[in-house]
Amino acid sequence: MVQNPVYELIWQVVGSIPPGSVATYGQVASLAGVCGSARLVGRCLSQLPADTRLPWFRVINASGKISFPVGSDGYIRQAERLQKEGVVVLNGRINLATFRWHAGIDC
DNA sequence: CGGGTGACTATAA
DNA sequence: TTTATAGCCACCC
Repeated sequence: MVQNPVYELIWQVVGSIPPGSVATYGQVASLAGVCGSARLVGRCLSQLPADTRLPWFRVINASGKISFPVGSDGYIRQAERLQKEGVVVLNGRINLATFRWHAGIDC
């Protein structure tokens, strides 16, 4: 059950990230209208069910890396899915060319 | 109410 | 480039 209506918005934003592209937590937060609450996005994603259809793997941190310890289960799953989508992941870092995704950012 | 935590971020050294 | 610090916000005890 979700008490915070912002979660719905966050899910919507995450779901609107085009295949082959990625966005940062802060970016998603801004698009969801909660600029500055990147942690909220991370928390939101952490609550997603394992069988969710949401492309949570297209969300990474501002450093352009996967926000999981290298070698962890989550890291492996995310890196694998990203590469499957055509995103280049090298040493945990995402190719800057992948950040081409832009959307109306209201902050 | 206070303190700790985390799939964050910006800034400084 | 990498760490260290401080700010951030919702949630849990």
